[in-house]
Amino acid sequence: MARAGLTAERLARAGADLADEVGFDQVTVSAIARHFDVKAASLYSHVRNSHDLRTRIALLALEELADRCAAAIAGRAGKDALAAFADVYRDYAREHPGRYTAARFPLDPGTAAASAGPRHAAMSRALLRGYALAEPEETHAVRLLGSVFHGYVSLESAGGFSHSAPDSQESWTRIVDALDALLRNWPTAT
Amino acid sequence: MARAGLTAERLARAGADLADEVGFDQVTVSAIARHFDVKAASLYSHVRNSHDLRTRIALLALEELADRCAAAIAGRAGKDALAAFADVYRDYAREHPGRYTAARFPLDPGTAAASAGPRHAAMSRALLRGYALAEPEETHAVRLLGSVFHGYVSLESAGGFSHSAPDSQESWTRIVDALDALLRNWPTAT
DNA sequence: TGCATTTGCCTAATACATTTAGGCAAATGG
DNA sequence: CCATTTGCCTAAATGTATTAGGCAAATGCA
Repeated sequence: MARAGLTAERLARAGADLADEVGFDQVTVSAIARHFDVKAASLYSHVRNSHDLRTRIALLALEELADRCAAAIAGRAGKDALAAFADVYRDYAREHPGRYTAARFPLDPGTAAASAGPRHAAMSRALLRGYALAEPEETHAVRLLGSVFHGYVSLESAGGFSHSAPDSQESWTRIVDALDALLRNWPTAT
Repeated sequence: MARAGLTAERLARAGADLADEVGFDQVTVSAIARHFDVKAASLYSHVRNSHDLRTRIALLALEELADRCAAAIAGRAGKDALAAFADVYRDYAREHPGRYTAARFPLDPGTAAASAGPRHAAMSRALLRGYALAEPEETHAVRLLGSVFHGYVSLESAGGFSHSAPDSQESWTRIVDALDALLRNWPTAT
């Protein structure tokens, strides 16, 4: 019998594509096995179990997203960089909803530390250099940006802002404006 | 044989409790059947299927959260109201992580319209009355607040802000400060 | 080239979740 | 007090996750 040429990476990539098509939680060991026209049990030579497979998809998505972020902020500063960074998140989630969901799959601390997560944090800080906030305020701002981007994108993809005026794009633009204004005028601690 | 006295509501409540204990996606028809010491098939007289059960848990959580929000903003205005509202979200997610996850379960449009979702939106607008934003800016601000609260709480519960200084409570306080400042000083559209 | 080892996918089997169909007994109500 | 409804049951089909053990293809080394 011919071999299918499975590897953990190919499984994760196929899983990521499948997630974008049918949703991350429909990504099942059996579904991926079907995709490769192989028995489900065969996947267990390459991934430990279902959780391991999902983790690999999550890591893949985090890397992709970090790469896009890096490309977006290169050569930009201030509001330009902020807007580009924000758009990366939103566009990625719209183009790849399954991958974006995967990127939020809970990782255990060790795996998280070895993931592209820290790169994301570093890029947020790089972005904020243009606004010159002193610690600990910069950390608060990092957390705020992460919250807004993640929160907006996740509410939007859950359909929260469809079917109501004004359209989502307009809110997104104004929210980025508002964040820029806030960062330039960060309130002092009481 | 004695009857267990199942109803859709009791199943949903048990499911919500189970979600808080073991996570929303471990809430399964079988697990709830075990809890009532009943066969899984018996639940199908009360809920249509697994998806229906989850939907009912989601609706329950949305109601609870809306009730807490209503209590929090009653008799408060401005930053006081903003902080109280924000704390409701965060505290609910911390006390009831499974219910909070359930509250984000994707509802089909009809179900969403009949849920406590619209109450949440109305309360956000009530909250913003103290800041006197004209439309469409008020809508943008509603979406911003939803994004920040949801995003922060979901990143926090995924462990995003643990194991790093400053602690999460401090960021939360400062972010609420910052949002208040932003709303009082909302930038004009370009 | 030829053989030994490793590797990759297989079959078989178990366990558990979901869901449908059909049955019997308990509750309800005229 | 009987008829009907309702509630939970058993049985069975389907699908997923996972482990164990086997055979054949690929690989590596003499």
